[in-house]
Amino acid sequence: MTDRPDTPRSRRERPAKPALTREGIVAAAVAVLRAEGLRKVTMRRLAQELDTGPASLYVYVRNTAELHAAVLDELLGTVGPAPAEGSWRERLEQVLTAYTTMLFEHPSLARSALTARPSGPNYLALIETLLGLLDEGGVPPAQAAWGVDLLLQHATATAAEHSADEASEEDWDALRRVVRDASERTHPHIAALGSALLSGAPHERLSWGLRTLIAGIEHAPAPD
Amino acid sequence: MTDRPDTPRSRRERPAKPALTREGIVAAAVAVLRAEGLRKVTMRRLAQELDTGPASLYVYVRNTAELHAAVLDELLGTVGPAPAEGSWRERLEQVLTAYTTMLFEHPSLARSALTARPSGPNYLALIETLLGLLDEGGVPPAQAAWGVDLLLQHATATAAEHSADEASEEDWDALRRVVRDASERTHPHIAALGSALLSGAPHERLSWGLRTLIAGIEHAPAPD
DNA sequence: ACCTGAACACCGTTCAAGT
DNA sequence: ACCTGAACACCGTTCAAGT
Repeated sequence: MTDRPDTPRSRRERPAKPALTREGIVAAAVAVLRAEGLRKVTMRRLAQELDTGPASLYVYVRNTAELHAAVLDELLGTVGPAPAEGSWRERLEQVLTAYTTMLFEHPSLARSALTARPSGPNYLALIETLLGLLDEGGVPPAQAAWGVDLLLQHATATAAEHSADEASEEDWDALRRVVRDASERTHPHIAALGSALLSGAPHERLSWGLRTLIAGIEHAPAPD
Repeated sequence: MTDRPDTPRSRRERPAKPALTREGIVAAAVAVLRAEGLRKVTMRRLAQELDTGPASLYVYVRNTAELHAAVLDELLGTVGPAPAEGSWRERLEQVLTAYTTMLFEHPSLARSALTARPSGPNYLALIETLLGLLDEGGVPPAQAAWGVDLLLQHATATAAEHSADEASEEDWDALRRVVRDASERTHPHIAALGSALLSGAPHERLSWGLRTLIAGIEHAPAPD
């Protein structure tokens, strides 16, 4: 019998090829997201990262969309709970701002969040927090239920819009040009507003949008 | 010298290969969208449709995103102007509902509209209409300018969410399950609301959302 | 049961070369 | 100038076959 010297060569080549698990896959996905963006979070790339073939991942993940949803829930864990200080309105705005700030760093993830409804534990915790704050503000349950969706939709869509795919900067330029050149005769309101239409930094827009939404929810008609 | 008999065979095989123009490309794109959805509106597929190679399209269209934006503006032409009857609020809701209804038929287009700011003539006309209605309702210009974006964002995001990629139906099921099973202890507000959280047909949600947004814009703080 | 090599059916975009 | 063949560098997903 030999003593146990080094582990065999093949097991040392890479830093301990981890067993394939759902958690391992999601962790690798988060790492790739942080390093290179969601565009690179592909089945093939992850397989490469985990030293296997793409087919193997399908044992743990139904498809790419589900993978992206899992990544989102993971990052949702970093958003944290509501702050202790301030009015319910302020705290509501702060939680949603924290959520959006996280998504601003990964706008492509926001885009996928708009379509792939997450259902992970962190998402659930976020909804619970938001409902609690609306309840504290005396918003009737029916309005609160739909209001939460409206608030999250705005936050998510705002982050998604800032998906700075180089190209989209040109879209903005084009829109600015076209607004600037709008004829007073055919587009009087646009001409009158001019650059006010496109003014405001993203976080100002977000903040205004959230406050406007909250005001709306307070004054909202009850759902039919 | 020969007389000119039939056009040569190669020019009759297909029904008059149209000259390559931007309009022709966009028209083909709309046709493919209608027949098979945005997923098939690819450079390669369009090239095939137009009897050329994909590289040729890049003379007229910068990239796939720009192509999709052009398709959107094209479809925006079918939305039509504001109705003549009703209060400004009702007409505003009707215009936005017509916009959303169009996008509901092409949810993937809605998704792309969220990121690729359109700047075509039909989009501009829509903004002008919306600004006109808000002005009619006495909404101050600064609120109206940002409000229009909020309204369009909600309409667009609502359509995008219903991107019924088969898979996303499973997402909804998962979310419903998780909400139903939410513990009263850890998630009291979710447990209390239960299925109310996910109730409502899409058009009810849209309508409530729009009315809530309009109410919010009327009560909104002025932008900072 | 879990895993995978190989294949199928695609993509966007660029570029050198042609007309 | 306009157009394009061919290539580069990728994708997601399935399935038969292996352990």
